[in-house]
Amino acid sequence: MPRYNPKESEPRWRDAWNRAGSFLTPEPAADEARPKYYVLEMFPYPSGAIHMGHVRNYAMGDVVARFKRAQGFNVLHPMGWDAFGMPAENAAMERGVHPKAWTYQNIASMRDQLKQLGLSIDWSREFATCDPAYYGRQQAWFLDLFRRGLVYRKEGVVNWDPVDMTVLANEQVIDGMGWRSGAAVEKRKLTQWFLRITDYADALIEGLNTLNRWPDKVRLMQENWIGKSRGARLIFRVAGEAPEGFESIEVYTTRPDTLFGASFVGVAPDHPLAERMGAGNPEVAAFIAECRRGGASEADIEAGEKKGVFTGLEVVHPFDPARRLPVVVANFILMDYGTGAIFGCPAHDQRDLDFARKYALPVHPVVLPPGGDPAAFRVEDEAYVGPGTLFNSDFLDGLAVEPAKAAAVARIEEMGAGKGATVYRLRDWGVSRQRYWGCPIPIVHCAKCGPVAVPAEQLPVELPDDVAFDRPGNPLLRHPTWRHVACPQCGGPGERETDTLDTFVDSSWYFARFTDPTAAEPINRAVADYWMPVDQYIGGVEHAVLHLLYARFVTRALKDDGLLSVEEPFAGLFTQGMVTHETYRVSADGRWLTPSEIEPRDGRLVESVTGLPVEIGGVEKMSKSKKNVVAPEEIFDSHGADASRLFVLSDSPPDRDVQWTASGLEGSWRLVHRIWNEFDAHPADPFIESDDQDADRAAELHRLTHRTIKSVTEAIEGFRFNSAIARLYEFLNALKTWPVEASGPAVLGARTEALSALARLVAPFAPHLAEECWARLGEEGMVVEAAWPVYDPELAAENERVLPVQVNGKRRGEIRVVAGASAAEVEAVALADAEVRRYLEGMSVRKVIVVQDRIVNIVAG
RNA sequence: GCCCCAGUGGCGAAAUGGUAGACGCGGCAGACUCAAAAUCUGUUGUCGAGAGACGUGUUGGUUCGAGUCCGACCUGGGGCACCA
Repeated sequence: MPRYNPKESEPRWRDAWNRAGSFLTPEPAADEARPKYYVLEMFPYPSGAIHMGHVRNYAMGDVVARFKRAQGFNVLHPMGWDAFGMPAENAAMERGVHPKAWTYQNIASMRDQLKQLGLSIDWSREFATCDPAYYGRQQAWFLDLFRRGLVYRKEGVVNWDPVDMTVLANEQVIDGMGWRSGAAVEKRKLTQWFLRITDYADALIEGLNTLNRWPDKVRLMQENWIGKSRGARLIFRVAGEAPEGFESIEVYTTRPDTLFGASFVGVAPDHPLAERMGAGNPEVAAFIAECRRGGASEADIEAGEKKGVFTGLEVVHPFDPARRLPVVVANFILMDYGTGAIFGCPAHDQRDLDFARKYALPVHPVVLPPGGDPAAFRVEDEAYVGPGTLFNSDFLDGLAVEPAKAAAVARIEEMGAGKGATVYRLRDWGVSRQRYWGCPIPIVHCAKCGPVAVPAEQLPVELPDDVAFDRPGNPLLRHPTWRHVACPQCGGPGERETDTLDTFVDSSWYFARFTDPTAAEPINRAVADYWMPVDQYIGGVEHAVLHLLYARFVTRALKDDGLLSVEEPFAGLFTQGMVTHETYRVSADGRWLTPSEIEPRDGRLVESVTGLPVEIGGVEKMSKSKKNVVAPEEIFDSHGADASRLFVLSDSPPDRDVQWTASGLEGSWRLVHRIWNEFDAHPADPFIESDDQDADRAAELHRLTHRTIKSVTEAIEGFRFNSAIARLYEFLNALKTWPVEASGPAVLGARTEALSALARLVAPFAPHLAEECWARLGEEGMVVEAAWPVYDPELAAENERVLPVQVNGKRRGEIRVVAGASAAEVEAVALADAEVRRYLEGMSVRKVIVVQDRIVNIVAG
């Protein structure tokens, strides 16, 4: 019996699919009866080589794509490259390779590797975001947004990554470090381009309610990130003589109910009032300078120390004109949240309390905890933030917190001292990057006209090729000619914007471009209307806030721009887990070793070269630094793409991390061969001579086949690929009950049916193998063209049931009944069962609970 | 600190409130082999010779019945974090 040889078989079938054009997307109009299905995996960054995480991601998407295609859907399953970004420039600086050459070379080799996986991708739609044809269209819609006021420029304090020498968005700063470089981020004042994502804050929250095929976790993370809070803006009038333009201070609060507990008003160090007061007060100026020193504030935040300085100003309490509150500048107040100013209520806010204790400000409790004694209640080291009843609060006395908030806001509005307000944590999206390898921002700066949009006929604004990377920083700024152009408006001397767009802009609309990647306009609306939204999007959870929020925003902005019809880009989202692996270090010196550098020797692990003992470390995400990576190419070479795909899908649920193990891969390798052997053993002509007339046994296999079709289909639909593969194993194990050698025509016929179904059930997971099996069975055409097997619900249901019988909740026996037997029948059988009667001896039956086709429980005592 | 999620054999894991541990890995025993590898067969939660008992992080509850639902706690993971 020849062994199945993936090395020979896999390229042959990929070639056959290619020649047949199996994965070209059908034209929508050609077959409108077929429902559309758009399946997309997050496109890769062309780093140079695919890793196991890609294998898992694209294997999952391919299961869905092949499954839906077999079910008769019109499937769009494209692939492209998220190709702009820092690593290309790093390569240029380190190795003198041009970013463009580096990127396109990487794309070429990764494309080859991905193709080895046998993905059902329509490669004719491929593009890279660094293609001028793509980023030129991006510039076009960017300018549409610019004209509509969704793009603006402002000077602001930005996150500056000193290693990458560029600005980062808030979403890209993780624990104070740049998301890519890992360097401590500094504060800098720069003029930047922003996208008005905050205009869509409410819509982006509301939209989450419609995304019922998204993980709750991701929706929650986005909701928290947008951070909607309801409260009030409130004006405090400055008492006595006020500096010009600062007659009042507007604060934002979510606790207007605690206003009677106020003991100070504070502003952020960046607040205009702080700067104004600093002008005439060296102490204030020194404090502001200290806060500005940026880096230092990191340590302060860790320590949580609340510091501030008194400005000497006082404000009038809006509800009690006789009361005066000091105005302070404090380090814990953020300029870009709310109004950059607060009123401090130490009794009911921990930060305010810490501050008040340090500067000996009064603490007035105004919310009494349930059951508290108003005379005895004190706030010591901990602010009281729980529910309760207002006291010491004039017209609010006796109200609970929520009604008190409403009453306070009503009074404030009545007085004209402010109004109810909603504030978001979300900030506008800073998209300027001081980099070369990105989409140029299509703006010309003119001394006379200001920033002017590049006219449509001059797009794309292409990156110049002749740039030098001998120094850090942005080469566009140093290019001798590129940025010097005439102002499109007045013809006078102008200068191109040298910042490029954040690469997250590139990835926030590529899914729409895939629907017609060669359209003259950015998006061919008629075609996009057919395909959008993406029905199933698959990628890592690390993009829960970044990419997925930006893409939702851009989709809405483009809809309002008339380029798209949908509000949400991704109807279904699946976040897959990572691929992990054991780590290995030399015990003596702690050096990390790759799996290929170690071997077992005398019952322990040693480094192959030196023979030094090796310790097995933690199971962690595959990474170069821990050396625990397994190269997909090597696995394709040794075990084939099908076994690799089966393994990354079979060993853990798709949303959880999967641990790569050599033995697990061997298991999938065995599965491949077991499946093939089953087909190989099946006679080409099933009508062999035999006296076997066992129609009952054939019928049994027939039913098992239908049960398997049902369970595999449901598992794929539910994204339980590990369970789907387990059902395939069960089916194979069960097939041993019907061996070819002992089968007559009836059973062989049932076997043919079983194998025909099996080939199709295997196809989404191990497509090359499935083709080989399909051909071996003598079926027509290829599996890719075959319809998904359909099960007969009646056959899929068991006709006989084995029901466990419990006595007082403990399993005491089992009975066999026909499926659907009535409670009375089942009860009679159960009570007649000898085993059960033994347990009932000396007891009287009080109650019998029968759950149809499930269980019997006899309550006795 | 706040918000989420998860704790099940030696390991990865299954289980619409209804036989806990499907399926895989590993282990053990056997077949084939001069031998090994590969392959195949059987077996494998714990205790117990057996009958049986006990078992899903801990603990309390709801229920005829709880891995699953509810309360408290413990542990691990993730997100957010001077957000007023």
